[in-house]
Amino acid sequence: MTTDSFYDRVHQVVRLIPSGRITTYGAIAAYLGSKGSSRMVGYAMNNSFTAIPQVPAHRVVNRQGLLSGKAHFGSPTLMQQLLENEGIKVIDDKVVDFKILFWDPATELDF
DNA sequence: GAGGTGACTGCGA
DNA sequence: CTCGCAGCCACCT
Repeated sequence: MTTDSFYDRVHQVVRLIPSGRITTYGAIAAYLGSKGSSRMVGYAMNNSFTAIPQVPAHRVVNRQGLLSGKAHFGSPTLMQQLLENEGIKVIDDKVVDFKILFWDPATELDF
């Protein structure tokens, strides 16, 4: 099953992100219990494309609301396209009203 | 078994 | 204000 991996933990949390919302690596890391392991979240995303079902990684941005992972999509603009498709406005590779669209698993899931 | 990597974050100068 | 450095932890070779 291999679902015991830290990867799948992140994948599942990201999949729980509602459409039109976004979250941060630190929020996911903190939700998993390790706030300092924000890098692990990004590292997990590296497998997100191979994960099934695929993970809406475009809904995950850095602490600044910047599309830090856009470079890992098929195209550097693909991530922005997907976000705009969700109704999220992106300017200069940055999410508008990021703090308003911010979806914190630790708060929304209230765990 | 050990080393290197990484889609981040926070703090210091 | 902008730039740089160190910490963090799991996965991969």
